Amino acid sequence: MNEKIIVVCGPTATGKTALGVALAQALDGEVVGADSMQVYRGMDIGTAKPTPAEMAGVPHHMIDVADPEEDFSAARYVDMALPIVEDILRRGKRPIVVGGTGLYQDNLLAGRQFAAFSGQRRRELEERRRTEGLAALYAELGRVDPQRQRELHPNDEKRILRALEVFYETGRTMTAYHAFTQTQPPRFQGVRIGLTFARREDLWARIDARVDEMMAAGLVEEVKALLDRGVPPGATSMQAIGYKELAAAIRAGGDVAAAAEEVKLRSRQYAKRQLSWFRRHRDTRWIAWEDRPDLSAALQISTDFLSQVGI
RNA sequence: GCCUCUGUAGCUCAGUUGGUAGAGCAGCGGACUGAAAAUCCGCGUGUCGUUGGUUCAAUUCCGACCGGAGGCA
Repeated sequence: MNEKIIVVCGPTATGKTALGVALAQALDGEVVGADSMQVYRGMDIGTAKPTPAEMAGVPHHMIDVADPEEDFSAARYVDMALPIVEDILRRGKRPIVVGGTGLYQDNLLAGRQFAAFSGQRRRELEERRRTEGLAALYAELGRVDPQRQRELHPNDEKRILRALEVFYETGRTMTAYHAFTQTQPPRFQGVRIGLTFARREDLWARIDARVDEMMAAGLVEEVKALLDRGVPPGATSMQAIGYKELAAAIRAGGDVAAAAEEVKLRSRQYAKRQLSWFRRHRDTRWIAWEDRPDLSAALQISTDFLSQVGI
């Protein structure tokens, strides 16, 4: 066990999709998406979801597996994707994990499930956060799980609530849960190939150009279609960059072109966060574009690297 | 041409009764164990338009010049 799994990672708009397909073709593989927004049906243009032509006959998994009204999550991702990866291996094919969502990738490779609860407790905690304030909940966490409290900043609302939720649902602390998962050996060994640009301004230019392309391809119509079918503003899918900004502009009857500029800004900031995440894996084989992505060069570098590590 | 206002961080601006300056946004870095395209944290990056003068000391006061805005002609 503990097979090596190829992962193509990197910030947005660096060519992950194309390299994933090329590797799958070269290695008799199938692509397993690791993207928190490409899972939603009907969100194609703004998530840069691979088109049938771009897939080029290579099977793709974990794309279009949820409706935009549903709340997808890292937990559901691992639950669905882990059996898919194991099935691909069983069939003698090579799974290639491709995407920009580091949390999904890492937990898939670890084979780590998340504790899943009803949501009732979460709603109670959110209500208490409104009435009692976050500081009170932070203090409460200090009594229940002091280790976890020390790890979290007093403003880190999501994680404070989550830590309390885990404790009240299970009677065990998040600290204990972490300690347990760390004793579990990783399910797979990740072999990571990272795509990026050598210069930050080139990455920005690529992002800007792609947002322009999305607008030209009809992103506004795609967002309108989601609004028309009643996807609520609070849905997880509507947190997606490109969708939340345009939806707000459309609802306000406002300036869609200005919203597109906002999308470019948020995408650049997102790319920086992705880099911050992916840089944690020090054994990643990075390919840094000097100017524009070069697929054939990337494929050559990747296959050389993979043969070095025994793939 | 004259008059008034104005020039401080990448942008929008505050400020120093003379002791070389700080906010927001942008940017950079980091974190991340059911929302992760989410969320959270840290960091000021500067010929204070230029050039003379006054002064122990000028971004600050005075002059000239350059740029911008407005007004009168």
